[in-house]
Amino acid sequence: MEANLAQIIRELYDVDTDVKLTRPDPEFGDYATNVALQIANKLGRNPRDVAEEIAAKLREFAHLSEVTVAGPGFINMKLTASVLLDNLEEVWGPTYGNNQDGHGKTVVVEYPSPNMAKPYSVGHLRPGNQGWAAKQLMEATGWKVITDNHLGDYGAPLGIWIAGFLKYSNDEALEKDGVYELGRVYIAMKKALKEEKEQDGHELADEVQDWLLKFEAGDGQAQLFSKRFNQISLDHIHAVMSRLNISTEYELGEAFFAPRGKEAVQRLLESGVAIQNEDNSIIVPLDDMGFDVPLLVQKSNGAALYATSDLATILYRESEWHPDKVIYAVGAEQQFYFAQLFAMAKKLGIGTELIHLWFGTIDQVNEDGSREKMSSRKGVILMEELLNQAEAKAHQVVEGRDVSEDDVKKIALGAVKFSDFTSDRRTNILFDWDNIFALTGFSGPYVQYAAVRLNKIVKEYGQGSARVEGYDYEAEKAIIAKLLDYPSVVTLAARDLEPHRIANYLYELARDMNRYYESTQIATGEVNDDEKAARLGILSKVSQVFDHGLNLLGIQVPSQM
RNA sequence: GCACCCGUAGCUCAGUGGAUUAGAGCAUCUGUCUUCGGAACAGAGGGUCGCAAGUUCGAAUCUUGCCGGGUGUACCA
Repeated sequence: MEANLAQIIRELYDVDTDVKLTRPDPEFGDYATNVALQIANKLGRNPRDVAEEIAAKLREFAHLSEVTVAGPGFINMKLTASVLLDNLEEVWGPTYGNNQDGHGKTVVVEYPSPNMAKPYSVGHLRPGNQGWAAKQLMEATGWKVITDNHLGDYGAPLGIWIAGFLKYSNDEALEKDGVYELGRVYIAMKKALKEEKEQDGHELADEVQDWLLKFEAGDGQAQLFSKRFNQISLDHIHAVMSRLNISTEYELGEAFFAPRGKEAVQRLLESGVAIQNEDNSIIVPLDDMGFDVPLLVQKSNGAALYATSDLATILYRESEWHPDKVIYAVGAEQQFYFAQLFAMAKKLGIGTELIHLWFGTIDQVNEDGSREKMSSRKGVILMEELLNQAEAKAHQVVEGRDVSEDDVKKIALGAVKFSDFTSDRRTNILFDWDNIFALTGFSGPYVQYAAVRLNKIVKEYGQGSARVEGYDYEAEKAIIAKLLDYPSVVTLAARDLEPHRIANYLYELARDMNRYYESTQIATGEVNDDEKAARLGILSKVSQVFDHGLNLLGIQVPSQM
């Protein structure tokens, strides 16, 4: 249609325009365009007249049932529902929604990369949700995707754990509370270290440092502690990721890349990108890239930093995987750091597109009503606690119905995940129990419920027919039009890594479905065979899109709810 | 100080490659009265889109300035 319009304009006025169709309010039409307004100025003509001329030409197209000009010069077009369905049938298939934009290209997606020192908290909800959605969107658009969980399993936390454990804890407590005990020890020790520093002491800090040195020297006891603590933490992370229904192909953490950091720094020095200060620290000056602060890649005591292993990570991925793109699902707080990191990579001649898939903070409301980022200081909510509560809520709602434990988990997870996708990833979200567990309105369970209802009907009465001759599909028009929109929604969501577009779309589709369902009998009552076959056919398509879209968000459709 | 993000209904948020009457959910009020599943549907009230100027035939959307908030700003992870 867009091409046709462009052609008409070329013939009428001899100008090339990029025509865009929009979806106006249904009372105006099914599609609309404001090209007349855009070109009228150029032509020095009245936009309304131009619109009328274009509309006259458009009326020659048989499949447009109505073409009108409105307002200052909008062209509104109406199509019959069966023409819309023909259009849909042309592009329909078992993988409807997917495309091959990324064919032949490889992308590395890094998520959720939790810090291993503390238990998995809601602070890691977004890296998992957004990272997973990014992975799904890239796959849906034809990319080869490699996923990597960049674990924070190296460095100071180990020293803090060991020293803290000996000071504040014991085997019994660790046995009993596992990662939660480790988290307590870590936080207590961090606090003690901070207090010590404020009083210019260094006894505890030395202890931590000693343990790190012992570990690096291969000391048996330190190795044993490391192995034990890491295992507890890793088991916990895997358990939570499994509950969240997310996973990664690789798990190459800090510990894996740390030894390669030295080489990376060497390369920086040799290429002249980095310089060594008199105090032995090594920095990458970035003033030529617009940064007033250089990136520190080696401390004055010779120790490595994040930037060091992150650079080693980039180099490793380049040589092993040759990606065209790397996506880091990490919070907005690290925007400045990633900008520096990417600038350094660029100076080193790395041409791969590096993307920081950032997202806003998770906030809490203070007593005075102001909002602030959730922090361990003010008390974070643990992920397992969140999931437990979500499941309890779901249980409560399905009480008395025959719903499996598996389905309850899907509903709980649907609510939690979908709430993250209701707003743009860049928006700081307010952590609110009512919101995150929402089961009605613009929520995951609302969409899941619509899908479940429809699936049951299809299961009971059949899949219907793709196209029933003689049926006008007018009752299904809004749904057909909505289905036609889906591929472009996926394309945009993937292009900008904006999964909330998918959530918005699914909600609207579910709402259209519920309205339709309310007003139209599908398979019972006074419905003839043609109507039944036609309607069930549409339902099957909607069902497929619900599955596809929710799957992009990492949400499953329960069999019962 | 500087950088990035944000400011839209009582609350939480969409809408920002300019465009026909700014939309949802929650909350409030009213109706459907439960038929293929009501976690639903229909409706009402509620907004000078932070403020001011500019660009434009047209600005929540683009530009500039200001006000307010959040996050970050090399030896932390």
